[in-house]
Amino acid sequence: MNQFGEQIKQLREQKGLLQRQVANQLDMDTPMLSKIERGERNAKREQVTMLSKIFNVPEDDLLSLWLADKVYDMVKDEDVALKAMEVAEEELKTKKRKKNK
Amino acid sequence: MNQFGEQIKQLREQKGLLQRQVANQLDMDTPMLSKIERGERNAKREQVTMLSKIFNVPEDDLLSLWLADKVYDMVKDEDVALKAMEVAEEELKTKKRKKNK
DNA sequence: TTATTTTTGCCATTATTTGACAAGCCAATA
DNA sequence: TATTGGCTTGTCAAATAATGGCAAAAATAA
Repeated sequence: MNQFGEQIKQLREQKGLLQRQVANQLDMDTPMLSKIERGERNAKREQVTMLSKIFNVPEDDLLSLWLADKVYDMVKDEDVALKAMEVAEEELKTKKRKKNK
Repeated sequence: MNQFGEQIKQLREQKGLLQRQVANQLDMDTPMLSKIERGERNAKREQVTMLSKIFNVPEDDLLSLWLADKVYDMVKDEDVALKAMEVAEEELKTKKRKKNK
């Protein structure tokens, strides 16, 4: 289970929709959506956008969870995970500053 | 350029080593090492370990930079990058807490 | 039970990564 | 200026990983 999957499953149930219905709108089959909900597969970037529209929630909210899961997956097995994330954040802030020069 | 590449290039020059010599120990050719130094290719996990031995520096230091670069690459194009990293950090701290139960 | 929904497992196809090589560039120096 | 040594660039085939789709099992509801 990951945060993104849990969230879209919850949203889907909240709206009383079946996997079949949501999967249809995303142009995929139910097994695929099932896997995404359980974090066995990753949604693609555009599918996150579509899901935010389907459920009528801010795209950034879903995007944050989706990205966070991918990051988490990448670092979870390393002892230096937290330190690495801090380094990455620093780099991010630095480059961002340049961008908005 | 990325942080890991810059660091190992600097270490290599500090020790007065040629790409050829370091590449040899890593069992790769110089073009490959050149690309890693310039951030065009990623080193593999085990190669980070070997580099820390070759240069006699703490493995965690290199690992942090190496991981941070990968994370940065993954998030750099998204507006929600920072928020996503915060979410991932939270998740990390939570799961870690469970691990050390 | 029967019907419906969700999950699991597998496989072919596609995309990405990797390692290797040849050739190019640049600086030092003979 | 010709040569040498170190580094970089570009390309490509092979290996590896990601993706999409289907069939069938499992779970849930009627």
